[in-house]
Amino acid sequence: MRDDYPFSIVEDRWQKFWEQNGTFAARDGGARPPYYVLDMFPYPSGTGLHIGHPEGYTASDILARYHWALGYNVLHPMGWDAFGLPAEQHAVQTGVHPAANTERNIAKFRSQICHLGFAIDWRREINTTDPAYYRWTQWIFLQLFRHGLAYVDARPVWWCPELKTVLANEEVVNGLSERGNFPVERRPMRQWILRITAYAEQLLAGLEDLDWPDSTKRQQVAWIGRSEGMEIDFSVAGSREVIDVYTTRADTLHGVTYLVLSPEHPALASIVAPECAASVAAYQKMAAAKSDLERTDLAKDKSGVDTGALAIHPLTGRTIPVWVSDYVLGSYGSGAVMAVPAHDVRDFAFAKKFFLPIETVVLLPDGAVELPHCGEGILTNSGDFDGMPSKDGRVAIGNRLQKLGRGRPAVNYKLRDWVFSRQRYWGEPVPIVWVDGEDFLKISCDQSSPFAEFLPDKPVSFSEGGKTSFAVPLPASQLPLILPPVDCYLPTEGGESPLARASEWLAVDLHPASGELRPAQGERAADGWIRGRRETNTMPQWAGSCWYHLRYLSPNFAAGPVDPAAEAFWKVPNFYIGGAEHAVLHLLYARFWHQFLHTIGVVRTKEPYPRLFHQGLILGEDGNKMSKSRGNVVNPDDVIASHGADALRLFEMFLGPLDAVKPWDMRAVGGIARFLKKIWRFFLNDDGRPSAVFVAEPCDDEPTQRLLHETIAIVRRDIEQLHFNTAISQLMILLNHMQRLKKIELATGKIFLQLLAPFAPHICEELWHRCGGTSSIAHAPFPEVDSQKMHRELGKILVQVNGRIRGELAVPPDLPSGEILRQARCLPRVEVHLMEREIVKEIYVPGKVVNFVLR
RNA sequence: GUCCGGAUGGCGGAAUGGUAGACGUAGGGGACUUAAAAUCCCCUGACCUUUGGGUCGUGUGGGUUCGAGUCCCACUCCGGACACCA
Repeated sequence: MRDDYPFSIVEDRWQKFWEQNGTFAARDGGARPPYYVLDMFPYPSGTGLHIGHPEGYTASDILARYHWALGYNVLHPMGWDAFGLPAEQHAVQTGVHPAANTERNIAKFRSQICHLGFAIDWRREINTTDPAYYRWTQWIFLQLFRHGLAYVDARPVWWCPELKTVLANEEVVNGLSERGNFPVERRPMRQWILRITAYAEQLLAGLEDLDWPDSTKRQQVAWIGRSEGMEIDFSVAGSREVIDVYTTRADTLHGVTYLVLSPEHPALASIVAPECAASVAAYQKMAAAKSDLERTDLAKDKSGVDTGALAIHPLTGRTIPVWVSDYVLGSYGSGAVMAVPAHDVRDFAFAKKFFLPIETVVLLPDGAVELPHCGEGILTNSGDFDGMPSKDGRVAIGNRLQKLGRGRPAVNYKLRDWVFSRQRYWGEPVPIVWVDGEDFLKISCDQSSPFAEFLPDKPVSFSEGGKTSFAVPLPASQLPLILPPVDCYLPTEGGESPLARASEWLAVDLHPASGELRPAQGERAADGWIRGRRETNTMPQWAGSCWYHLRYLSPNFAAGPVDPAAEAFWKVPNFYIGGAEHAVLHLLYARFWHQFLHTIGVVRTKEPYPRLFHQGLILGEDGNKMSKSRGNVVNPDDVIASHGADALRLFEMFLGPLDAVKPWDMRAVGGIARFLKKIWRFFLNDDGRPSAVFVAEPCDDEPTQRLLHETIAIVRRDIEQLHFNTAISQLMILLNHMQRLKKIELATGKIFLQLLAPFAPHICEELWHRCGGTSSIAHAPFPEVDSQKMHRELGKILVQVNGRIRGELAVPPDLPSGEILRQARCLPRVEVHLMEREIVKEIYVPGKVVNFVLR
């Protein structure tokens, strides 16, 4: 009775070996070319690793190990995106500082990841909640502030009464909070906002050269939402007010039968007719109270009221009514639209409901009328422009408006500025102190004050309750601004973050001349000091992940976010892998920060992630998404315990294409474990020494060598194309072949181990050493293809009659085509057909196929 | 609604326009065994068959081609993203 493969002993041994020997330590320099492979770092949740994590991590690990074997200097790091709501909610419930819980979760994640045997350089581990890390997150924020890209504004933001916090647009899904699905409402609040729209053009342009999934690029293009059109002025009869609308369809201008303003439009109050004032005010109030859900989903039936005002058409001089409706967004364009019901579905629906006139000005290309017709066509009822194709009309009418001074070309984006503050505890504190106007002058007039270090050209101020405060950035020497201890992790009643509870921290005295800060002392600041109140907002979880790819390059660098020398060497990840759920938010924010850091000279690259890949979801065995409530969750720890880490890694890669959504299959895991067991028994005798089938000198027959080199070629190609499932099946084919041999070269067996090692590193390392390997298999040069060995004496030619296979020929590659056709005609199953009917055409594709086309 | 992706045996999936179903699972049969497990070998898309083979077969219907799972057009279903952005 032979022992089965003792995977837990073997895996434990090599995990320790790699760690102790620094096998996968990346070096910041040297002759080997750099290869940087990055995983989206995890949020260390309390529930531990789920089965999806090892999928992406194994893929990146295969690439890391493959490149080590190709002679690269590989950087494959890991870290923790550890700020965030769950740790804070835990703190609210238990009163324990979120750092303690976070640390425990990280320890669990680290241990679980280590048990998968990844070639990670753990000396570079980073943690976004570590003050040594968030010091530089704060520093980058201050740079954004310094360059006018961070500002404050009281604006209606999404307020979630349940979470007691403000949410960003993208955290609100269908009027519910993304986390927890709680209802949200609009509430004006002072917010820090990043001017990402200043980078809209760059963010769009930069996409072009990225090697990213098309769908992800498309999502970003759609999110940025650039459009070109015209701004057109409509004056209001009996008023000096001018309503400026944005349209991409200036060609339909003659079809405008009314204007619509958003309920938030600033001109409303001044233009509304007295008899309509009450109903407009009521409508505005109703719209303000509506949640996003109500304003979008339920608004399929459009609502609105007449303002009683009349606008004047800029070309025809006709007067048209002005309505207000919440189907017009206040935050896009100018918050007002010209309604062309004949050629816009929304305007059409609105006009039908409120019996507003509909005027056709674009005919279908064949002259027919269809309503609403939103595509291109021929202009009609458009005065001088009749008969023009709508595309040309767009330009012509645009030009006419410009000449009249009633319009100008305009570009609009769907992208909004990024609401960057959160009223939470467990995030990076915003390193800002608020002072009053008089005190602010003492700083802004003294360029030598340390507090002037990050002062923008235009001061950032905020007025509330008749009092204006000015934002003073902390000097870099005051970073990190560490989270103060608090007694309670709940936001204040007023919606301020728990930091507002840290009263001793909150009030500070600043010394403009020296740059010193100290807790406020006394009723008023002492001479030479300024009294200030600290900013209580913290940064969103996205902040830390906007630049972590840079921190791995020099995790301990103390003079900046990244050591310029390390940045020059590693640049950016050659390969970045993570879930498609980050297609827009993280990947857009990180590109924004990276582009900004490029602008200010911190990095020399313009884009952070030149090559991106999304691994697919792994579903439960029932084909549904894994969830506790369905009871179909597979725990990676259990799989490692029962089958080993190599089996888990191999299985997740064998399951199907890396980017596909695929269901788990426990029985197939058993199949992979069998594959490993077969390898073990093939390589070793009962005594644990190399099997007797191995011989030192060359002895392989031609088919064996051919299969070996075909396998080398396929595994290399498949790893490069991320087709890991087919690489593994090819290795199974090779093993099945080798098992049938009486004897085999030891070198062949070792090549097999090298080919498999990136996928199943533990067993390969063990067998490699038992077969005489002295240093790690990870650094043994990857096997090369010998194309001579793949050469065949005879080529196979398929023979078809009318496209159906009727036989095959084995011929020397240089045999003339005439001879091949002659032999093909003589094949018995071909001959039968040729006797009955005459040949119309003979096709010979060299080296592949012969086809006789019969009448 | 708009945009994108997909549909191949019982199941996961392979197939540079050239032998569809590699590899793995599951199933059937056999060997070994007192037995079971483990392991090894053979078979396994459907139908017909004189056992040589033949016909059909990659969601549906058309098309291009000597030849289509693969390319084109239309449709059905499934999945994903966006969703009043003027």
